[in-house]
Amino acid sequence: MNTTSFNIAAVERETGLSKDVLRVWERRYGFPLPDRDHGGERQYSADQVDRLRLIKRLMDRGHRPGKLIALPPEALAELAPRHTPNAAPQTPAGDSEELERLLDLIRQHDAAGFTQAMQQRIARQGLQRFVQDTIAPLSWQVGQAWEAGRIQVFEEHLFTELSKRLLRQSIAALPRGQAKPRIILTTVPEEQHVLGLLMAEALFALEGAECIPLGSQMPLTEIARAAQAHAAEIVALSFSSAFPHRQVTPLLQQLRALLPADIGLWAGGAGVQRAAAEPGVTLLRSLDEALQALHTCQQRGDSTMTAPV
Amino acid sequence: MNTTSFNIAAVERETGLSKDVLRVWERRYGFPLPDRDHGGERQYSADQVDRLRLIKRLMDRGHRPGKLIALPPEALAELAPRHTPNAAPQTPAGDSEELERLLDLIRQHDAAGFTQAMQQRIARQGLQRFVQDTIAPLSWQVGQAWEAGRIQVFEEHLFTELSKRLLRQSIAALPRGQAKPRIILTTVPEEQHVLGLLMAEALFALEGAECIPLGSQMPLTEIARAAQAHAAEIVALSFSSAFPHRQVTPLLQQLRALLPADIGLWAGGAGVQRAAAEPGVTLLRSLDEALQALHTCQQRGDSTMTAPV
DNA sequence: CGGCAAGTTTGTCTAGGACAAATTGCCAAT
DNA sequence: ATTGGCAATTTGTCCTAGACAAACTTGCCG
Repeated sequence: MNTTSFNIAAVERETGLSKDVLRVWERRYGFPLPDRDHGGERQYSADQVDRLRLIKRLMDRGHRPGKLIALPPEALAELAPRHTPNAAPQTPAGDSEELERLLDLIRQHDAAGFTQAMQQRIARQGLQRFVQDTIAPLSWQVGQAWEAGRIQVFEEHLFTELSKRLLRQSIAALPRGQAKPRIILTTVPEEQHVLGLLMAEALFALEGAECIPLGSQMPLTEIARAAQAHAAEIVALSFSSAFPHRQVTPLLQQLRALLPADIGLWAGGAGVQRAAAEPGVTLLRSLDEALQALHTCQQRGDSTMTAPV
Repeated sequence: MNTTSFNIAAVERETGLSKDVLRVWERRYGFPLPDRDHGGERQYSADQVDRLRLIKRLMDRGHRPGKLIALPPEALAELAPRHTPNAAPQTPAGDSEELERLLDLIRQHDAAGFTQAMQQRIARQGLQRFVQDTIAPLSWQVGQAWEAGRIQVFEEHLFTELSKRLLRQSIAALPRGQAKPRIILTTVPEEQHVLGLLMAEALFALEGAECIPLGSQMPLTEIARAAQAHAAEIVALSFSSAFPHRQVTPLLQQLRALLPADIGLWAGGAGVQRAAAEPGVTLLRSLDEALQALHTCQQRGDSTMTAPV
C-alpha cells in the first residue's frame, strides 16, 4: 500500500503519546524500536503507529502500558471488552436496537440519514430526554466501539460533529436563560472534546440557567478572567476519557487557586470518573448529578456548595 | 493579587510555547529565567507567563524571538501594529463603524446582543455576503486586536464560539447539497481553529457542493481513510495564523503522499499565507480564491487542478 | 475482608549537545 | 536601483541518559 514513515512528532500527532513517552518506552520496554534516518532521528513505520494507537486506546480504558507492550500483537485485539470500571452503561428503554440502527448510519457514512433520524428523535423525545436517552448512550457506545476498534476514528469524528451541530441548533432554539445561575462552560487546553459540555449546556439551558459558552481550550488564567468579567457564579469544565488523568487533579487545584472563592467550580465528564474529591470542586460523575447540582444551587441561591457525594 | 506559579507544562499550556523552546530560550537568551522548586524544576512567575504570551503573539505576527527578547518590556507593547505582510485588511463598504459596534458588544461581554445583531445582518445580507463582508472582516479585526493585546483571550473565544454557532445554524438551514464535488472539511491535529473552515463550508454549501464536516484535529492517516470511505473528490484543510508555520509544508506533503492522486487537496487560512506552492496542493489564500477553485472544479468535473496562482 | 506499608510502574522533568531548515545580510551583476 | 545567489546567523526540534515523585500493586497483618 503505502510505505510512508513517521517522525516522532508525527507519531505524537497520530497517537496522542508524547515524545517523552515514546522515547522512554523504547528505552524501557524495547518497543517501539523505530528505524533511524541519516541524522539518527527516529522513523516509525505505519505498523508501529497502528499498534501504538491501539495501545493508547486500551490505556485510556484503564490498562497499563507495561502489560500491553509485553503482550503479543494478536492478544491486544482481544482485550477490548474489559471491565467497565464504574461508568454505568446507561440503559435506555428497550430501544437499544434503534440506537444500533443510528450507529449503522454512521458506519455507512450516511451523514444526511443520520441527521434526519436524530432530528426525528429530538421532535419525538424533547430535548432533555434526547440528551439523556439518545446522545449520551450513543456517544458511550461510540466510545466503546472506538476503544474496541470496531469503529474508525473518522467515523467517530463524523458522529461527534453531527451531534454537536444538532445540540447547538437545539440550544439556539431555546429562549435565552435569564435566571440564575450564570454558568461559564469551557475546557482546559489539551482538551478538545466538547460534546459532553454541550450536553450539560443543553440541560442547564433547559432549566433556565444563563449559559456562556466559551468554546474549548481556555488557558486557566483566562478562565479566571472570564469568570470575573462575566460575573459568573459557576465555572463548568469537561474532561474526556482521553484526557491524561494524571493532570486532572492538579489542573483543578490550580484553577481553584486562580478563581475567587465565591465562584463555584464544577467538573464533569468521563475524565473525572477516577478523580478524587477535592475541597472547592464539585465533581459531576453523570448528567443526573449535574442536574442535581444545578437544582441545589438554584434553590440555595448559593453556588459554593460542596459535592453531594 | 495572586502569586501562583507555573511549572513548565503549565506554561506550555498557557502560552503555546513548547517545553523545548522554553528551555532553549533560557539557555540562549537568558529569558525566561524561572525560579526552581525543591526538586530543581522550573517555576515560572505570572509576570513571565504574561510576557511570554505577548512574545508569542508578536511572533505569530512575524517578529523574531531573538529581537523581541532583547527588547525592554515597555517597547514590546509598541510593536503591535507592525507591517501587515500581505493579508489584505478587507474593505467592506463603509460600514466599518457598524463592525466596530459589533466588536464593542463582545468587549462588553454581551453575548445575547451580539448574537441578535449578527442574526439581523444574516437576514439583511444573505449568507454569502454575511460570510464575506461580516464574519471575515470581523474575525480579521479580532485577530488584529488580539495580537495588539487590545482584546482579552476569553473575549476572542466568546466571539469565535458565537460566530461558529451562527454559521453552523445557517449551514444547517441550507438544502443539503447533492451536487458535486463532495468535499471533506477538517483540520490537522494541533489545529483547533475551525471558524475559517466553517466560512468555507458555508460558501461551498451555498454553491451546492456536498460538504462533509469532520470536525477538527484529524490524524493524517484518518483523513486519508475518510476521503476514501466517503468517496470524496476534495479534502479541504484550514490552518490558522497561530499554527506553527514550519510544519505546514511537511504536513501537506505527508498528507499528499497518503491520499490517492485523484483526490484534490485544498489548504486555506491565514496559516498558508506564507507557505510556498507545491505540486498537488491547491493553496487558497482568500475566500474568493476558494470560491474560484470550487467553480473551476465544478466546470471541469475534475478535481486535480493546480493552483490558479 | 479491610487497611496500611513496602515495592513497582510510569510519566515527566533535567542537562547540554547537535543539526537542518528558514531567514537575513552581503556582494556582485544586470 | 533592483535582482540574484551565496554565506552567516537564527531558530526549532531532535538526541541521550539520568532522576524523581506520584500512582498503582502487592503483600502483610489485624
